[in-house]
Amino acid sequence: MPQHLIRKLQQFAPLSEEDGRALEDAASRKVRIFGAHQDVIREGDAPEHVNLILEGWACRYKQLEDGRRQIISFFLPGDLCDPHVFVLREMDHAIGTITSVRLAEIHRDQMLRLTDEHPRITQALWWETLVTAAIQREWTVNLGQRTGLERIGHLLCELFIRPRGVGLTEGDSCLLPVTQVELGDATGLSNVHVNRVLQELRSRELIVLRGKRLSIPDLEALQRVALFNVNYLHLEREGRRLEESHLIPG
Amino acid sequence: MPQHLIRKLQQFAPLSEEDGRALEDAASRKVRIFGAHQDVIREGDAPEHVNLILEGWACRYKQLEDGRRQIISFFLPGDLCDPHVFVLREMDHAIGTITSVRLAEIHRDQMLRLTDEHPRITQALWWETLVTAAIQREWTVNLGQRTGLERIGHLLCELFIRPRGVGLTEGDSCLLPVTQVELGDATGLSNVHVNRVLQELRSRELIVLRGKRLSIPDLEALQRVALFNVNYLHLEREGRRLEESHLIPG
DNA sequence: CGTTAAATTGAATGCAGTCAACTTAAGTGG
DNA sequence: CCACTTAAGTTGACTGCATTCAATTTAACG
Repeated sequence: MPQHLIRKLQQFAPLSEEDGRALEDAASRKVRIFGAHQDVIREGDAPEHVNLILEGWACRYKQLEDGRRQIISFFLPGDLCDPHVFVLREMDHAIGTITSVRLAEIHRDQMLRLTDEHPRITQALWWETLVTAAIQREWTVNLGQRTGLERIGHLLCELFIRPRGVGLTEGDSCLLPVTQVELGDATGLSNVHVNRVLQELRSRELIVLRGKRLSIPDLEALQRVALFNVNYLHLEREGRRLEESHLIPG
Repeated sequence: MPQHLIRKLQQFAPLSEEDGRALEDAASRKVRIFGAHQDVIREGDAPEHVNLILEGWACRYKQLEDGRRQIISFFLPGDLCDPHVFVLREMDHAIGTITSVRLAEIHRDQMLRLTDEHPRITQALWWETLVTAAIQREWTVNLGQRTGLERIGHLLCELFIRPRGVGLTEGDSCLLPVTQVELGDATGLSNVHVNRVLQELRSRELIVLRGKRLSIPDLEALQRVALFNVNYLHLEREGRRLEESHLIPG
């Protein structure tokens, strides 16, 4: 079931078959399905388990008292929502679906067993956690420094390259099941302005966007326009170093 | 030496004397001093050790090719710069000082020993890591949704409450050794606008700011204006639950 | 085919940026 | 300790990117 997670973690370091089986087991105990635009967990709730996205898109978000809403990150298939959340007493943000979503609830004891018995998974989850933090930092830069055009361009680069790592793209195109309002909530722009920026990107032939499908005919060109530097995704098989090290027994 | 770190971790769960000694040992092997406005580590460098701020202020930042600079987070005394950063091959951001800084370099083996032999420290570092991530999320909201006035107000609340947790405030005031340019780099505002916002906050008697000292006569009022909800700092002694649980032997 | 959500367009407004000059504070060396 | 230098803070005028409001078109869906 959790092919996307396994595939993603293997970007960091190869997992053994046993590691894979352990992940499959953990991800098959409790599978739930949510419709589009539903809350998986709300701000203030106590986290009970780790959610693993198997299918569909979700997001973290926070809402201010007056209704303003910020999408803090997107969860794609293979993404884990905070392997260690239950260290905290309550959620400081909500997790909601974008599309309909199939996810696995992994119990805390299950997570502990996974990391206790599988050092390679532990390391890979650390990598996952650090990359998630790096993405959050990059979003900070995006919102703080980039113009509207750059912001949307940057987000589209990320939302193409991340799924590509788990085999969810076809050539230069991928699914983008996100409304313009949601793009605005993620980039701090109004939906009206998102629309205008998308038109500008289209007219410059940097993107093709019809329905829920995004194509990027010249990714490098879009990256240039968006000042996108892929280094923050740490995709360069960091694990090679790991294999040579003494940290993880072969 | 690392009283601030110990004090901070104890907000989460009480540490034993032995835990404290282990932290003191780890933090005294190699201590370095930096002047103000220097780089501790640059983007692209390989992380060699964990930095623990003993004294002074530092920050993470990222710079775009054209010079635009975003401060991603502030490091105060007691803050650890990514306990597991060496899982990654290279830094995706820089760490620079704000004031002159005294910091301890903790070697990776030292970190591993610390977490191997002290489960309570491990848990407390997890809490630290999760709170750091929560702060980064809140900054995302800050930059994406709040107005200039709210942004600065929110940041000032955070920069008062965080040091208060480690004993670095006196009554309603604390040090704020940050220029208006740096406040702008952190909030995505121009220095000119930061200046005007600060004047507005002063004229509403929400802050007193002279030199490097900040006073907040009515914290709740400032929190209201800034839409500041303290929950994301997770200060409510999460450890109580920990003590009752089976995860950590008493 | 009708209903609702999403996308698009135009016009008017405003928050924040830029540029440039000036003042004040801080730091340094004679 | 003061003169000099540089950094930090402040002010005004002008500009512009992005928002808001409102209307309209298009697409999605039962």
